[in-house]
Amino acid sequence: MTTIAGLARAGEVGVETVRFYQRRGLLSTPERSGASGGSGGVRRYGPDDIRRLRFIRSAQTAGFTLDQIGELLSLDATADRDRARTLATEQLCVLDAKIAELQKARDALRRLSRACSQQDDGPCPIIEAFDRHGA
Amino acid sequence: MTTIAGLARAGEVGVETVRFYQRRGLLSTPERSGASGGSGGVRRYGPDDIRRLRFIRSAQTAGFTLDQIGELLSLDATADRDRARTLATEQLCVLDAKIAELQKARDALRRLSRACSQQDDGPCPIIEAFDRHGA
DNA sequence: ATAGGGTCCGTACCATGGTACGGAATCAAG
DNA sequence: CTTGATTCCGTACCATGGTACGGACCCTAT
Repeated sequence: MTTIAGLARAGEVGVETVRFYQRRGLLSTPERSGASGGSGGVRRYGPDDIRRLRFIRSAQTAGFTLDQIGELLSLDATADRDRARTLATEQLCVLDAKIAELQKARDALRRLSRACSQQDDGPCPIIEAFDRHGA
Repeated sequence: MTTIAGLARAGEVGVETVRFYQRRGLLSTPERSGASGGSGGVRRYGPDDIRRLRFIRSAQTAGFTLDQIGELLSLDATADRDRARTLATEQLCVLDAKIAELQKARDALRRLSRACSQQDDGPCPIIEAFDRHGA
């Protein structure tokens, strides 16, 4: 059981980010641990919260948006397999498309960069190329 | 010589986007074509502007930010080859890093997706995986 | 000359994912 | 029991790349 700072450290994010995720509904805001729990005391977080936060970060590195992660979090691991599969497949397509696009850009840029290194006369091929082509 | 709408069409962007680029200093705002040019008349754009706009779009697909594009636009094709090369090389690294990251995410996601398709019993591997690993 | 569409301009708003601030309350150590 | 660090909370702000709106003005065709 830690406080918000411990949770943040465990998830390698800032305290403000945890609070941001709470506002987005991705993390729960547990009851305050005061006498009556009313409005005194400090919120305490356990292993479940840490796992949840790590889930968020993991899914983020897979390119899911916070909205999508919200849906993933709402899924039940045994009951909603189809939905999870669908989300994963969709995201796979998105990632493939992004990768292809970046690779196209990278290859074009590398060609230009090579051309620029190999001939030092005339105008710069990089600048010229962006001037004319669509790439 | 066209108006802003023609320029926008030629660059396949919206009129508002052209105006946005003007505010950012990426496109020039030519003199109004009125009698005295003071404040009557409409701005006219020529082939140079169209090329410049297309340059912006091209560089964008190569992943340059608008700020970087601003610098690229300020370069002289014959005088600033070194700087252009540097920017291109840096961007190449950025693209490579992004591609590698996305590919890692994609591979992880595809493994999970496969695992999910191949066994229908137990909890969903996708949800489970995000719960535990950092990927 | 008048209606309509396009232009000009400032300003406000959008999504995305955070980051920062200020004041009050609370908690832990000395 | 006081001091200093945290927490809590609302709210404001940041960067990025646009998108939208409203009123005034201009331009062209009828």
